[in-house]
Amino acid sequence: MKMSPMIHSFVMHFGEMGGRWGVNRTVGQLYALLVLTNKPLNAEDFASALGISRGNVSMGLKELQSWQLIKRVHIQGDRKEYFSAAGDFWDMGRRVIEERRKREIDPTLTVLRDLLLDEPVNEDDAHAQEKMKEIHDLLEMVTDWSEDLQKMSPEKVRTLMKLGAGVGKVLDMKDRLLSKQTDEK
Amino acid sequence: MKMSPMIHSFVMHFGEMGGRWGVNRTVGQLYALLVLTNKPLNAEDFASALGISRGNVSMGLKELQSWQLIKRVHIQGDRKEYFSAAGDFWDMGRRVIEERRKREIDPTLTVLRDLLLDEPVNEDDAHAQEKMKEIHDLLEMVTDWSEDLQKMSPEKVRTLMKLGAGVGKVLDMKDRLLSKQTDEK
DNA sequence: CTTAACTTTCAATATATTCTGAAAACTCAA
DNA sequence: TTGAGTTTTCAGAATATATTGAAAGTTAAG
Repeated sequence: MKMSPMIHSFVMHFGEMGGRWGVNRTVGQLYALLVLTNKPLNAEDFASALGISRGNVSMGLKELQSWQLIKRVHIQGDRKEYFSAAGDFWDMGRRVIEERRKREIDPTLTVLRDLLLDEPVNEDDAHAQEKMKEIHDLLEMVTDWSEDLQKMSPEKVRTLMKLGAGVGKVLDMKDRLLSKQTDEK
Repeated sequence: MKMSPMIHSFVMHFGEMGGRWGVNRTVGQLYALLVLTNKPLNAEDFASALGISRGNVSMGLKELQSWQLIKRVHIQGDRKEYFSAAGDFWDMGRRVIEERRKREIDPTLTVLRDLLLDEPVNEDDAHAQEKMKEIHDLLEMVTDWSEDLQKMSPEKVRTLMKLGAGVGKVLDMKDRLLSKQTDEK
């Protein structure tokens, strides 16, 4: 399989970005190619389009499945396994945020909770513990919030994002309107 | 300089996490140590506490400065350069989010904008371009939103986060209250 | 200006990650 | 049950990233 120049450009770019998003280049390329392609692809398609080894494709697809970003598809009369993208980009965003939270925040929260239970042995330790408490509270707030967002419907989140900084005004307005109502009673 | 066991634990952990947050272990350790310590530290303090080379400390501090997470401090009668943490964790969170956006999203947006201007050469390309448009719009929305959040005061953001999924209810309420007001006119 | 104290740079080295390819394992039709 | 087609695994090779340490650069006191 050969990629058109346009597809090639994006796939290569997405591969490079993969590294920054916590997956390796191959995983990024595999996902990009799959998303841009209109039909399911098999391992051989990936290997030939990307010019990488069969083994590497297998590892990459395995990882994408662990992220629940792709799904297996079976095609009539073909023994090969095919894959296609699971869900839309909204889903992808959610998965990535959730997965990164697990990898980047949760372990730190665990360590912090432990250390906060220890007795400080001197003033320096006491100061360090105060700081740790601050970090802990911030991370916990972000975690809770991120869980809340995951629960919200895409439309709600979209509305919220579109509103942007305007959400501050809405919060103010809510307070004003509510207190007015209360006054009237 | 020697770290207490409590501080040691956290510094080592934060170093490991550094890798996942887009900086190397040393940078993570330097920052953690500085944050937990009540006073400014010099390069020698870092090197001895963390058991790493002087050159490595220099590189790490340079990177932390580029992230604007630490600041230089001069101490009377001492020629050494000292460093202390710049801002609180709230600031740190903002910086990290902004920096990551620059590294992880902006380059992709640029590539996508370019490719969307190209003429698709066939149907497959046309399909690929549609998908790219979807990705582009999503990333752009996230970027705009993140800029909005950066502009909001920490208290507002805190309120917003604490509200969590409840923000959906507030948005509904706003609509109800507003339409009521309009009715009354 | 000179020198000592300190910082930064960078080539060489060490470490960590990714990729290949051949072998093992699996799967299904005959 | 066999064996051809396919996927998975994993040791070794290739590549990329991080770290050291010595040399060059910088700064300020004398």
